[in-house]
Amino acid sequence: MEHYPPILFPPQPSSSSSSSYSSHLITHLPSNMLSNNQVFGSLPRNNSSGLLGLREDAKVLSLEGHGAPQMESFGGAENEVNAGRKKGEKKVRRPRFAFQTRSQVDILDDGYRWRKYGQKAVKNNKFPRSYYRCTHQGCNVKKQVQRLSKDEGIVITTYEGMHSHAIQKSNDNFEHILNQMQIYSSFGV
DNA sequence: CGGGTTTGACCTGCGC
DNA sequence: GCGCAGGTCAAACCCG
Repeated sequence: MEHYPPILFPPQPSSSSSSSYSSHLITHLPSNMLSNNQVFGSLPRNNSSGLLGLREDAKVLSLEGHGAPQMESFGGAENEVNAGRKKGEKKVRRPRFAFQTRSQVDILDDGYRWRKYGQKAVKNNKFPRSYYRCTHQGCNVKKQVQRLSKDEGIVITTYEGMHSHAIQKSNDNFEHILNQMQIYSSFGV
């Protein structure tokens, strides 16, 4: 892996995501992401634009090699969370983060335990998107996993929310991933 | 038997 | 208002 040319997420021809791409790169990945994961709450907020038709800011960095993720920051990506929503209650929005990985497997072993709660076909993509929730009690972190139809080797993993607990199993793999991201992030800024 | 997955139905937001 | 697409629910199912 000599260099990792940053690439933009390919704009989808879908009509719903024709907005401009304004985005931020994460300039550093706190190592405490492995332990207390406060990083998910510390992103800058910005306007949002489309990523694969989602309401998210996205700039994608590309890393070659299996398991090597691209960090993708959703600058102000605030998605809607309607947990226990009541009529008239304000929607809570939380930042989302996506990793683009070139991998044969969809699921990155990030050390947390996830339970799949849904799968949906996505427009303009022949691969379905899978929805996962952290199984830890009281932790409602979610993630979405989707493979690019344009490049079957690329998997987008979108994290949503902050883990409120420690990692539940060995995170060697994810630590490796994070290390790569830290290296890589120095390119972005 | 407990925990995770599958999958169709349902809900909601958004664009036309 | 309607239809579409994304997101979630939950019952049935599967597996260790």
